[in-house]
Amino acid sequence: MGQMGGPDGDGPHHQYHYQALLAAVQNPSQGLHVPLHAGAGAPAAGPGPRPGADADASSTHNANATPHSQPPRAFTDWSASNSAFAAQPAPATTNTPFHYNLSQSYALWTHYMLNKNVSYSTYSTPHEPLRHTHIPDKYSGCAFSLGFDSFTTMSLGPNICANMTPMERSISAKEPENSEDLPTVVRSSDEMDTRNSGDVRRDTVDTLPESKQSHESCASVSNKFDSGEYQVILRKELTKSDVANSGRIVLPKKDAEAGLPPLVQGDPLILQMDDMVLPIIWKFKYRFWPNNKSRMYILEAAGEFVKTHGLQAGDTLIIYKNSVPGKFIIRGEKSIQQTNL
DNA sequence: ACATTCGCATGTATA
DNA sequence: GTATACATGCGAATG
Repeated sequence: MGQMGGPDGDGPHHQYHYQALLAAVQNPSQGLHVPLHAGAGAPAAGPGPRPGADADASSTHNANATPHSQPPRAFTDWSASNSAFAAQPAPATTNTPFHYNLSQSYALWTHYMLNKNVSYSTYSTPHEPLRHTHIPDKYSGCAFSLGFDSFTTMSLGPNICANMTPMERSISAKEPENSEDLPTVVRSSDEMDTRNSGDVRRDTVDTLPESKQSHESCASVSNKFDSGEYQVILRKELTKSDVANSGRIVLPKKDAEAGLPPLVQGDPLILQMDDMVLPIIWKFKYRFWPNNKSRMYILEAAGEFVKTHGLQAGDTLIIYKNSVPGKFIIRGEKSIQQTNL
């Protein structure tokens, strides 16, 4: 149930989006010039995703992403924030602690991300277990599958958090020190009947007065932001097979075991990860295969992520974890060669 | 019948 | 030489 010019099916759209974002990253001073507080339902003022326009036209898109039905938002800021990341050399491996000093634009992005996270930090009781051995793409990360559409619409409204003060505190991204935080993970065997729960949650949220929603969201944002630390838990230079059409990305065993939730063979986890750049919540299936005496850790249903970001062999996949709410954030980093094109 | 997905096997690089 | 991690290919299963 894609609702934006999403990562599936309308290649030109998301290619364009990506290129626009990329351009903003390379020229943050020009940016995309999308007003941060554009009015609800206003047409997109730039080449960003067109949630409103695509909400109807591409309802069948976006097999494993969760784009948001929402007014245009400040991709300029996100792109610039991405630039802030890119401007600093990342460590070659996750074994090297590092910290990012982020610009205000990143703070704006984080406001968004954390605000968004408020909505789905709690789950309703599953109505019925979803078979995990094979999750059809139509359920993988669909916006409606977890009812995110309603939440994100709520939390991303242009008036939401209008009273937020600019974030000046720098946010650090560092190596994990422990893995005790429970990220947004749905053990697939416990996953709810997403079609039903979506309706339930939409009702729950939509009945809240907007002002109250805004207030609560802002409060949560403030609290989360005060302790916002982003840990790089995994970096992977993508290979040809990773970016092939298999939709699978082999994860480094050490990082996967250290930073991602523990797995039991035959019991994959559904990992939900916010896209660092795009307004998408990706939903991956995380599992491992026995391999000789070892294991191979796999991130499945990653094809759309790869496509959306135009990732190629040599690019880097980075997974962050917000240590406080335990949320995952995923980013595809283009290699320098490509970003300088 | 075909395309896609899944699970595993095998080859290669590295420690 | 051995063990491990990972890249990739392939056949079976599935839709």
